[in-house]
Amino acid sequence: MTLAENRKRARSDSEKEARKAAILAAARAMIAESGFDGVTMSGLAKRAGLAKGTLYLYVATKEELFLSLFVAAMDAFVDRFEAVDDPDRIAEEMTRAALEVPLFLPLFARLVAVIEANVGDAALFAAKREIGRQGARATAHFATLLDLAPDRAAEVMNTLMMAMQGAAQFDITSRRDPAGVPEDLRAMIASHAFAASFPPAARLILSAMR
Amino acid sequence: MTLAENRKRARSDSEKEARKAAILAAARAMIAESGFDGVTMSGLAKRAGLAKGTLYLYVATKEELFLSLFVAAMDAFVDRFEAVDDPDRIAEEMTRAALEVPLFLPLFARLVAVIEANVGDAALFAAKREIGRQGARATAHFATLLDLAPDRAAEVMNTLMMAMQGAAQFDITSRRDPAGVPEDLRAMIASHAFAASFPPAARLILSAMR
Amino acid sequence: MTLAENRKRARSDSEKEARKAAILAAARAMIAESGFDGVTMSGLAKRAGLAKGTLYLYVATKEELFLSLFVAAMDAFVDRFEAVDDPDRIAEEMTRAALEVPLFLPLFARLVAVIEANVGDAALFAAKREIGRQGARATAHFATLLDLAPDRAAEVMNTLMMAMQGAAQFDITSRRDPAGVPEDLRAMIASHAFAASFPPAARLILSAMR
Amino acid sequence: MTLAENRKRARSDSEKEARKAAILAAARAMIAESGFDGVTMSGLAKRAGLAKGTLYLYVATKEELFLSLFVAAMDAFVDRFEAVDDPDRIAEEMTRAALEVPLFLPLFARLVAVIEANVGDAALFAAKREIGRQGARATAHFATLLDLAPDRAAEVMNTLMMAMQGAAQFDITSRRDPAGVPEDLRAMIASHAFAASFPPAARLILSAMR
DNA sequence: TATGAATGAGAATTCATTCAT
DNA sequence: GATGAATGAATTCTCATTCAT
Repeated sequence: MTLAENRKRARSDSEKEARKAAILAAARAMIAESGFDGVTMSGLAKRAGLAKGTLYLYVATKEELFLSLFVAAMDAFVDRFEAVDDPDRIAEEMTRAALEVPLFLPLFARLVAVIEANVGDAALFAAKREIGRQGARATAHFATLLDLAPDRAAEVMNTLMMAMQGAAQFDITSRRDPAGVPEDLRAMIASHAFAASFPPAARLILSAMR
Repeated sequence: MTLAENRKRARSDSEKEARKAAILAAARAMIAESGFDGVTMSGLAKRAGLAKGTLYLYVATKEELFLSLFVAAMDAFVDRFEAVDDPDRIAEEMTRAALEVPLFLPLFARLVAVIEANVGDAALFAAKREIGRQGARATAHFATLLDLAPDRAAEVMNTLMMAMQGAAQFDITSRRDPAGVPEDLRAMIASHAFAASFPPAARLILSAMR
Repeated sequence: MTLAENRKRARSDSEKEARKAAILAAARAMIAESGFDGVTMSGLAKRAGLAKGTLYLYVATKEELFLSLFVAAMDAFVDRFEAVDDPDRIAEEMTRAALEVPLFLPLFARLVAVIEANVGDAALFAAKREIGRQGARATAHFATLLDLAPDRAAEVMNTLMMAMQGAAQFDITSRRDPAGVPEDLRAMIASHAFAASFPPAARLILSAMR
Repeated sequence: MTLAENRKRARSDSEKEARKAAILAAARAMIAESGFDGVTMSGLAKRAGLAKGTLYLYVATKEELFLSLFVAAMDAFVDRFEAVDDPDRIAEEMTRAALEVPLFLPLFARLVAVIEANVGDAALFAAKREIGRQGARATAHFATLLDLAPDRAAEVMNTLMMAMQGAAQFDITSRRDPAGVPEDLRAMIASHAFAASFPPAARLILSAMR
C-alpha cells in the first residue's frame, strides 16, 4: 500500500464520515422542524445538499437512518448516566439525561413499533449488538454505584429501562395538542409527561433495593 | 354473524352494535393472519361482507379501528385482573392476562407511536377517557388486594403499566425472525419475550411494597 | 270525485309544492354558504329537514335541482327585464338585474359545462323549452322597446345573451382570491367583474342598432 | 415521440419539453376518444407510455393539464387570427379558426367553470399572464386591421371574446344527442351550433365600428 | 310516503427506492 | 461517485343514488 493510496483512502474515508454526519445532522433538524413524518428522503437530500441518489450511497433506508440516530442518542444517554456518581440521584439524573439528549425519548418510543418494523435484519442485528453493549455499560456503572451483584443490577436496570420505554410512550401523548385537550383530560395527560411520570416510577423501582 | 345476516340492514341500535362487533372480529382475524400492516379498509370490507362505503359508516379510520380493538382488549385485561384474588400471584396473573387477552400486547405496544399518531382528536379523547376509567378500575382492585392507600396504589399501578408498556415493545422484537437470529443475539432476544421480561420486573416493583 | 278526495289531493299537492320550494330554498342557502361544490344531497336533506330518500322523491338529481334554480332565476331575470321601459337604459338595467337576481350569474355560468353535462335528456329538454319561452318573452319586450323587427330583435338579443354568458364566466374568476392575486394581475382580474365587463359590451352591441 | 423514445430519460430541458409535449398529445387523443371525463391520470400515463409517478413529474393535476392545453390552443387561435388580413372577413375567419384549432372551443367553454375551479393559484396566475399576452397580441392585430385606437380595439375585442365564450357554451349543447332531440327543439338546438351562432353575433359587434 | 342503511365505482396521489447517464 | 429521472405499488375515502323496511 503506497502512501498515495493511503492518503487517498484516508481522505475519502473521512469525507465519507463527514457526509454521514452531515446527513444525520440534517435529519435531526428536519425531525425537530416537522416531526418524524415530515422527514422524506427527497427533502433530506435537499437539506443535506446532496442528490437523492447520493443520499442512498450513505444511508440504506430511512428507518436505518432513524436507527443510527437512536444508537447515537443511546450512546450519549449512557455517557451521561456513567457520569452519575451520587446513588441518591439516580432517578433524577436518568430523567435529566433522557430529557436532555436530543431525540432520545421520541426515538426510544418509536424504536420498536415504528423503526425496527421497517428495518432489514442486518441493520437490526448490528444495532442490537451496539445497544446491548451500551446496556452492559450502563448496568456495570449501576452495579458499581449501588454495589450490586451483576445479575441483580441487570434485573433492576432492565426494569428501569422498561419503565422508561413506557414513560417515553406516554410522553408522546402528553405533547399532543398544547391546548385543544378537553378540560377533564388535562390533568391526566399532563401527568403523562416524562418529567412527571418517570421519576416516581424510577424511585419506586430503586427503593426495592433497600 | 354470518355473511347472510350481515346483508340485512342494521336498523336498530343493537343491530348496529352487532355489525360493529362483526367488523372488529373481522379485523382481529385479519391481524392474526397478516399482521397490522396487512389490514386494509378494502380487505376488511370484503372480509366483513360489506361494501367499502358501508364499512366507513361504522369505522372512520383504520387507526380508529385499532383503537377500538385496544379499548376492548384493555377492558378484557382489566376484567381478568379484577378476578385476581391472591396478592402473591399478581405478577403471574398480570402476565398471563396480558398474554392471553388476544392482541392486548401488540396493540398496547403500538398504541401511542402508531395508533394515536393517526387518530383524530375526538376519537383519541374518547378512548383516553375510557382507558382512564379502566385504569381506575384496576387501581381500585389493586388497592383492595394489597390494602394500599389510593395514591400509593396509583403510583405502583402506574409503574407496573409503564413497565408493561416497555415489555410489550420488547416482546415485538422477540417475536421477530423465529430462527434467522445470529447465534450471539439469541439469548438477548429470547430474554425480551414478555413472558420472560415482565414477571421479574413486576415482582421487583411489587417488592417495593413490603 | 268526492270532496274528501279532492281536499286530500289538493292538500297533498300544495304540500308537495311547499316541500319542493323548501328544498330549493335550502339549496340556495347552501350555495350561498359553501358554494356549488359544498352542496351535497345528504347535507341538503338535513338542511331541508328531510331524509335523504325523501329528498329524492322531490328531486331527481342534484344537477336537475340546479337546473330548476336556474330556470327560476332566469324567469326572475326576464321579469325584471320586462319592467325596463327606457331604451337608453337597457345595458344598465340588464346589468343590475343580472347582478341582483340571486344566483342568476353563477348558475348561468355553470349552466352548460357543469349542469347540463350531468342532467338527463328529459329534464334538459323540459328546461330548454322553458328557457326558450323566457328568451322569446325577453326578445318580444326588446323588440317593442326599440321598435325592431322580430328577427333583428332576436339577433341582437342572442348576441347580448352570448356576451352575458361570457361575462358571467369571467365574473367567476374575478371573484376568486380577494387579495391573493399578484400585483401585476390585479387590474386584469378586476376588469373581469361582471359590473365592469358587461355594460360596455352591451352598449357596444346596442350601438349597432343606430 | 414513440414509446421507445419515451423510455429514455429526459435529461436536458429540451428533452423534458418534448416529454411534456408528448403528454399533451396523448391527452388530446384521449379527449378526442372519450371526452374530458374520460381522461384519468392513470389512463393518460398508460397511453403516454409512462409510469404514473413519472406523469406527475410533468403534470401536477388533470386540470392543470387542461389549462396547458387551452393555453396552447389559444396560442394557435391567435396565430391564425394574426394571419387574417382582410378586415371584411374577420367574423368568418375567427369562426373558422375557433372551429379548426383542435379543442379550442370545448376547452374555452370549460375554462372557468370547470378548469379554473380546480387549479392551484400558481398555475392559474401563470396561465392568466399568458392568456393576457395572447389577448394583447390579438388586440394589437385587430387595431391594425381596422385602424382603431388601442382602447377602442380592446373594447371591441373584449366583446367579441365574451360572445365567443358564450357561443362556445351553447355549442356544447348543440353537439348533444345527435338525434334524440324532440322535434320541437331541433331548430333551437341546431341554431346553437357555433358555426351558426357566432358569425352573426360577431358581425353585429363589428358593425358597431362603422 | 318516508326513512336512512347500504352501495361501490374509482381516481388521485405519494414517496421510497432504483438505475441510466 | 454523483446525479436526478423514472418507477409503481397500494390505499384512502367520498357521495350520489338505490332500495329494504
